[in-house]
Amino acid sequence: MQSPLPYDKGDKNSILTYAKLLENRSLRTFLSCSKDDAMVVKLGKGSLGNMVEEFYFGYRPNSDAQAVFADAGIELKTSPLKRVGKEFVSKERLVFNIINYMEEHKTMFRTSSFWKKNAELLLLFYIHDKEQQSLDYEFKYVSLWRFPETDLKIIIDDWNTIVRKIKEGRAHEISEGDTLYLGACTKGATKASVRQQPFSDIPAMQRAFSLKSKYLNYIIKQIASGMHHVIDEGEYAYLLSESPLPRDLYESANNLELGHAVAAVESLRAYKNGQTFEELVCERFGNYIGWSESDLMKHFDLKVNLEAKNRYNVICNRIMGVEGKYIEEFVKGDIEMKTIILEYNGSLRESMSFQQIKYKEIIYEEWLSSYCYETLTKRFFIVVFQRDEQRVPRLLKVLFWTMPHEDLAVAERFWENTKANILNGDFNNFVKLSDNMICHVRPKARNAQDLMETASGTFEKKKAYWLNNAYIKSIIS
DNA sequence: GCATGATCATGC
DNA sequence: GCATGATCATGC
Repeated sequence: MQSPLPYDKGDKNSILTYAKLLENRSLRTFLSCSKDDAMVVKLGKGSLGNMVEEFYFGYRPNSDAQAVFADAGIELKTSPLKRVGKEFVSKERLVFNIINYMEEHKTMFRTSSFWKKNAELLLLFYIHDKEQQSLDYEFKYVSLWRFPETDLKIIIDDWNTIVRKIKEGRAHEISEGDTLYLGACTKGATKASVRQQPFSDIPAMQRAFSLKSKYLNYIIKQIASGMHHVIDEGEYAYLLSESPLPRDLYESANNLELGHAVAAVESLRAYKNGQTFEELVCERFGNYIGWSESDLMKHFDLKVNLEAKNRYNVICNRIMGVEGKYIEEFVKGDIEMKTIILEYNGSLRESMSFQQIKYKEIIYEEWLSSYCYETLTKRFFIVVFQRDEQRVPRLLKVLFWTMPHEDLAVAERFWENTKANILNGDFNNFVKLSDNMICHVRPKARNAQDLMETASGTFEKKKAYWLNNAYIKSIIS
């Protein structure tokens, strides 16, 4: 015999009102048990999401294809925050349902497993603290969330990108870097978690739909500011319907209300029918092929020090029509923008550097959650300049790029080797450029006296991951 | 103060 | 000429 729920599970407002009571509290506040209760101690180690469903909302956690509050069309999601300075940012990506490669390709976006379940979310952001049991985590933000139309446009493109790979029999080659906001993240304890795919015999790594951490930061900011745009119920309804779109998404930008970045609205207005965000970006840059840095600066009336290392970022932002510091979609999609300069003869002098290797951290990392993997599986936006006869760099081309599956396997071997060396205390025999392993390890510091502590307490020169110039050359040609 | 994106310098 | 080591300007 179940006691009646303290809310109406078919009524969105009732659910939200009840959920809001969690704000600034922990789940334990609502449980009548002591901290040392054996059962609670055990539970405290479990998934907070499951406990919220079971103990707070009175649901048995399940793995149905339906949303948690199916009658109200709301999916419940809990997600951790971490403190960075004064503000809170997302600790990790938000993971949705596992992608059933055998089924997902049979539908269109609006009837997909992802959209049916996750069109409207009830988000519970809590403050993660590894010192505490999860029952004691404080909920910081509780809010309903619908995707703004500008973002939805990109999410639909993302979903199509993922499904296209399934249809091409390349589910095993899917990478988080393929997409901007909606990712297909690995799901499973190890690389051995694989599934069948419909158009190839190659087992594909199990993956789930997910929102990238950087996109969550945007959601968090919107919610925290109290400004977040909730799309009108009627507007959203057509997206939920199973019939074909009654009107073109791309024309709806004029209906947007406050709470949206102006830049995003402007970009959406600029979409031509059927164009993806990336095609739009490439088209915008296409207008400036052959221009030199100074041409571009003059044209946009930019006063940037030619020595400034961020000058390319400033220029690229202006080409995208963004006055501010960043391109919103690049931030939300966690796109890694890199500039390279080819010599007059087309050769590429420099390799591309990444973060310094954190000697104390890498030894505890696993490949799939390592910095190296996270970075190399990003979507890259590469801006290519080439020097002319006078050695003046001129914009040659731009491209979006994701590291191919087979190259990622090489990078993994490189990383394992690097990790093993550091574990062994050997800091002098890393993979070199001449080893031709796509990546190499090389110094990156203020000077040779700039050292970093290792796990064993010694100090070593700071070194970083680098992508080989020859490899980059092959990417862009 | 220091990581980052990027480029310079040297020695084989 | 290229691989490797070293370092710079900037922003957070």
